[in-house]
Amino acid sequence: MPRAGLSRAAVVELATQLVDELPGGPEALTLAAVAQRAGVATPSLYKHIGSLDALRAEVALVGAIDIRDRLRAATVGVAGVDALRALAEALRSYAREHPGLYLALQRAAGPQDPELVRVGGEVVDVIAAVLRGFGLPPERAVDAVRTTRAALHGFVLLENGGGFGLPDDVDRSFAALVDVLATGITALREE
Amino acid sequence: MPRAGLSRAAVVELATQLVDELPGGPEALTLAAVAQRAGVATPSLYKHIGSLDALRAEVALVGAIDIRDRLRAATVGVAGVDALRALAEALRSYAREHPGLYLALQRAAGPQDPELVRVGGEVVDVIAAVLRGFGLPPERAVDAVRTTRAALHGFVLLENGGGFGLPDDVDRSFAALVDVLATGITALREE
DNA sequence: AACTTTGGCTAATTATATTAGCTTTACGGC
DNA sequence: GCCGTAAAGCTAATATAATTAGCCAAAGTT
Repeated sequence: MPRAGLSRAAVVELATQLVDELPGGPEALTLAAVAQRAGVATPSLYKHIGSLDALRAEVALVGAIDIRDRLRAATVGVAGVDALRALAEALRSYAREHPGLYLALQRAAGPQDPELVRVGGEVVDVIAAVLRGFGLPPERAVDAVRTTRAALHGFVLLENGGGFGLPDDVDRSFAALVDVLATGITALREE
Repeated sequence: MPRAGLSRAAVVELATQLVDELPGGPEALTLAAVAQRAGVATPSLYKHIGSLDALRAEVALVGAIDIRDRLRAATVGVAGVDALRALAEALRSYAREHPGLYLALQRAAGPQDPELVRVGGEVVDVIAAVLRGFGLPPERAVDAVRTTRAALHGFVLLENGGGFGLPDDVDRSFAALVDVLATGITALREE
C-alpha cells in the first residue's frame, strides 16, 4: 500500500486544526485523533514527533508565531492609542478564530522550549514598541507592558471561556478596556 | 480490616490539596493519586463522587467559594481606590497560595454546574460593589467590572504561569496595574 | 440478633501513550 | 534498470488511568 506521506510539519498542522476544533481544546488533543485524521496508526506518528507533549509544544509554537505576525502586521504605521487599539483587536480576533491554539499557549509557557521563549519575547517586543508611543519613563515601561499583557490576555480568556454571562455588548466592554489602558498608562507618566 | 472512613467532603479536600501540590495543576489530578492519598483502591472513590470530571467541578467550587469569601473579607469597610487595591491584593494572594485551585476555576466555568455559576456571580458582585464607589453611570458598570476582572485574572495567570520573564519587581507592576485600572475606570465616568 | 445500608474490594473493560521490532516503500548511486 | 539503505509505516506488547459490575464485610438500625 502507498504511504501516507506525512512529515513533522504535516502532523503539527493536523494537530493545530484539531486543537481548534475539539471542544476541550489542547487537553483534548490525543495522538489517536491525530493519527485517525492522518490516516495512519497511532504509533506511526512517533516517526515524526517525540511525544504528545512535544507535539503540544509545537502547536503552541505555531500559535505564538501566528500571534507575533498578526500583532506586527496590525501595528505597522500606527502609533499611540491607535496602535494600542489595533494591537488589542488583532489579539482578540486571533483568539476568537483560534480558541484552542490560544489556550495551547498558556500551559506551554514554561522555560522548556527555547524557541517558544524566543517567539514569546518577540510578542512582548511588539507590545513594548507600541507602548513606547506613550512616552513613559524607561523604568515604567515593564509595568506598562505587563499591565497591557495581563488585561488583554485576561479578557480574551474570559470571553472564550464563556466567563461573561451577561448579554451586554462584549465589543463595547473590550473598547472600554482599551480606553482604560490608554488613559491609565498615559497617567503612569505623571507619577 | 477497618474502613477508611471517607466521605464526599474528605475526597474533595484531598483533591484540592493535590491540585495545589501537583506540578501540572488540575489536569494532572488523577483518581489514582487521590485514592493513594486516601489509602483506598481507586474504584472505591466512586462511592463518593460521580466521576473525575465531577470531582474537578467540586474542586473548582471550593476555589470559587474561597475566593468569594476572601474578596468579601478584604473589602468590608473600605471604599474607592483603597477597596480596589484591597480586592486586587486579596485575589493575587489567593492565586499565589493556591495556584492549582485557581487554575481549576478556569476550565470549569461552563454552564454545567449551577452552584459554580451562582458562586461565580457572587464573586462578580463583590467586584461590582467595589467599583460602585467610582461613581460610574450604570450603563458603564458592566464594562468596568469586565475590565477589572480581565486585568486581575490575566495578571495572576501570567504570574503563576511564569509569564513574566524579566527580574523586575512584580509587586510594583501589580501596583501599576491597579493604578491603571483606578485611573482609567475613573475616566470612564467622563465620556 | 437479624436486617439493611453503605463503603470498601477485586476483576474486567476501554482508551490512551509509548516502546520494540518487523516490513516495505522510496530513492540515491551504480 | 538493479541494489542497498534509510525512512515510514505496521502489528504486538506494556503501562497507566477511568470506569463499571458484582461481591463482601462493616456499621448502623430495628
